[in-house]
Amino acid sequence: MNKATQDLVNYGIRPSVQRSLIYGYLLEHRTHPTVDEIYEALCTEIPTLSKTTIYNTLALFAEKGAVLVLTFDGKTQHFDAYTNRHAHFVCQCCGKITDLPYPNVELEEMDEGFVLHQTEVTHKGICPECNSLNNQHIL
Amino acid sequence: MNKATQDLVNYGIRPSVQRSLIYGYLLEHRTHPTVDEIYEALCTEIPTLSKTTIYNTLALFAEKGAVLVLTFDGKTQHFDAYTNRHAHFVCQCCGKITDLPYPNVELEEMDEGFVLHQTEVTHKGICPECNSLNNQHIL
DNA sequence: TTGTTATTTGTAATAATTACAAATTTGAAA
DNA sequence: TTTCAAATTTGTAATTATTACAAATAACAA
Repeated sequence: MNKATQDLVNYGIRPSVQRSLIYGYLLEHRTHPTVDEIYEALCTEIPTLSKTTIYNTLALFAEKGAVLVLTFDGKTQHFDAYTNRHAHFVCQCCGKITDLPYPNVELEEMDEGFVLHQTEVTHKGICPECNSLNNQHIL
Repeated sequence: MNKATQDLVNYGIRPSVQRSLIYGYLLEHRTHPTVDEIYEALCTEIPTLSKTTIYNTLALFAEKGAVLVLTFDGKTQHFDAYTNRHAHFVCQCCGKITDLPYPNVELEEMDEGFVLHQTEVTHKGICPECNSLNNQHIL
């Protein structure tokens, strides 16, 4: 049993061929892929693969806590199989999402009644690649 | 000249009737409205109002820095005319977005090449209303 | 008043996602 | 092994939010 399949079992998810491949793809590609990217990557391996399956599968993963759903651009869902707490850097130029260490956050007092589950930290700016391309352009 | 109109001028935005009303609505409704909510609220006042106008207008506002665009649910854009730095609390039950004070964030060192523009802090959990409803239900 | 530009509007297109039912696969029990 | 029920996958159609685009309207300066 490979790591992807074992992980799914640990999350209480029955591992079908499709589920293991999708989860395995996320484990190997830490670029926060979209449904389309996963589909394009796997449709040769599973020629009958349907996008609906990917949507269903990722919704199940998210429900079971196996993946995080990230929607920074407000259009497309990105998926992250690395569920340890971390921050994200979103490039405002190319849209790429990079994992960064989670900073120390000193919470302000919060109104009674709020039940806090998690605090997400998202950095926005220009990534090194876009930055260097941009500098070359200026020179 | 009312506050909404004055603000727009300060942001370098030419204040049309539609623009002033849309911005005024955002100033008065600090609930992070969506395009649909703005449309429903203003279409009696401006019977010819078009959603396209609202989209155009809000895109212009965002470009000029007059509003923030928030897309926590990955589906619908929410707009915030309060542009001072603050954190958000998103209720995982009802979806409501609440403004909260910005916490102190001690940034980790970041790779050379990253240009950081801003760091967004988003709390997720259950809001006081949903929390109390839920408790009543349990009792 | 006229002509030019900016703004608004309505319609049609696009993109991502979801609903749903049929088809297929799986796994347990006989 | 066969059978049956449940789970899973699939394809199509519908939905939702958003954008593209061109025509209509409004604003504004000469």
